[in-house]
Amino acid sequence: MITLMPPYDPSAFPPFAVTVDLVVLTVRKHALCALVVRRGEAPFQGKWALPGGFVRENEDLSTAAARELTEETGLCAHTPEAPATANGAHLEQLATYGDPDRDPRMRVVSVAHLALAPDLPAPRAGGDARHARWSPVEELLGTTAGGRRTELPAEPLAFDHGTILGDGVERARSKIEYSSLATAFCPPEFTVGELRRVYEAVWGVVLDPRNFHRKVTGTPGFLVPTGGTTTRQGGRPAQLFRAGGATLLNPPMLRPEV
Amino acid sequence: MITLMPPYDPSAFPPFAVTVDLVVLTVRKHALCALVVRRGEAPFQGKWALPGGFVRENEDLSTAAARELTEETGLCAHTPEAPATANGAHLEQLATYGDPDRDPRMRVVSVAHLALAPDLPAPRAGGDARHARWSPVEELLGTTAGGRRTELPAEPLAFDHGTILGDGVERARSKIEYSSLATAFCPPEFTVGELRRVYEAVWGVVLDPRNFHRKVTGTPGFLVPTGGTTTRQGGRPAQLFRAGGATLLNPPMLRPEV
DNA sequence: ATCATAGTCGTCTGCCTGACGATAAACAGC
DNA sequence: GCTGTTTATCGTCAGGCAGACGACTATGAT
Repeated sequence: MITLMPPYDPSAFPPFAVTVDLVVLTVRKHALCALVVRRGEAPFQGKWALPGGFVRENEDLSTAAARELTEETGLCAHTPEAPATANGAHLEQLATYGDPDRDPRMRVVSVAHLALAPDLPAPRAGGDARHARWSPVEELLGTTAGGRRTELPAEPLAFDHGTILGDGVERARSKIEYSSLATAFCPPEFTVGELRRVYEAVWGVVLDPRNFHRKVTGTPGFLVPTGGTTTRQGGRPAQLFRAGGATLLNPPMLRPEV
Repeated sequence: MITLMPPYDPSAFPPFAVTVDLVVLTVRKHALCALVVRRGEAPFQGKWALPGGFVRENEDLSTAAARELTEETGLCAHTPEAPATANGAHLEQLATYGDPDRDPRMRVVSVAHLALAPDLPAPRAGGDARHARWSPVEELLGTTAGGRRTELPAEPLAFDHGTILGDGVERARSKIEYSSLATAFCPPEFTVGELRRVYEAVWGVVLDPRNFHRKVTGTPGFLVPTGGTTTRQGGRPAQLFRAGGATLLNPPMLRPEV
């Protein structure tokens, strides 16, 4: 049976613009960094902001986020549906921000997404390095590496993007505890030491290499050895691993207190 | 300095309707139940759906969710900002669903919220019990109590609300592991046994009363004794507790395997 | 050759958990 | 009043895991 179905009365609800904003995180030089772009127009002209853009007609939210990610970084998104590709990043929905006053121009609801990527050569936003860069999240948020607030950030992000970035960083910090997501910050093949440095950078702590090694190699499905070794970190050659199939770590990695 | 700021060009982006949908969960008769309402109009006329509605002009997303919650249940929302009130429920944002085809009438983006409430007298949606009711989530989702899929649900929910409900239930199941959120299912004063039955209902498992008692009373800040006792469950009188200030449980409650 | 750097394997101790025995305090029925 | 049933609460014990840390290995730099 086909039911006659009138479209919504446009006067029955206020119109919204819907955007996706991206919190793209990576680990560079032992620090957790986020991708920010320089705004070219008002409001907040000249300020740094999170990359993002409008959701298109006939485009899903995750599709829009993946498109923006590719446009800004050249990365392909790893979604739970799509298998891992070469130059890929983890992408998941973070939260939605819809304060009526968050954009002074009109009512904009932004569906923020979180992307975790391995260290990349250099950001490209139209190829202009002045318009996009990786910044340590401590600088952007005005926090210590552990996440505790110190002072206000020197250069606050545009709009409510500081809040969004903070939520994304907090999600990443907690999620690597109980999932294998930290491998998303690593290249396809990596060593236990490189993975440990990811945890140390994201959490802002120092971990015992011996206990860490025991933990990650002893968790079934977390890491699979590739057979190769590398000395790119100096010192004794280390075994190379790939991320195993396991996504949930049970029992979880424990973040040291204080 | 005041910068001239043109409004967005309305032709630059497609118009969206933004709604909030609610996954309201409670524990009744040893089963995890969700609030569903009967749809009065096409599409999906006569089907059960999650409560929800349009976000109003000048209304924040969390405000809209709290308003819908009060309209449907009479509950007040406990947000991290607002302190606990008498007839309150926990409310948090769940996720946002924006598939272009999720509503056949037009492009609708729905910001789903999750509410956890103690057992209530009876739902009221305009006072008509035929239009709102509590249904066990196993029936709505076609799963066993543990969460494993069995068969398709007898009466699938409208739109993508089955997906949203499943995500909300999964969020609740995992969140009571590492937070004190299970107390949101309990009245202001409750016993250890009542709290244990919440965990058993949400997880669909049977827990050892002695180990559970040791765990929850031994976690600092989880429970504070009120001094009173009750025998409303029968048997030996049990101590009454209130939820303590702690929100994160460290170490977490462990959900039994299999 | 020596040192510095990183990786890997073991040991020990303390804490937490799961399994489960035992006791306590109410109520129902005889 | 006595007995059985129900629920709450306290204890005990063994196994597993994490933190602290010693010891050894394999590379490159000086």
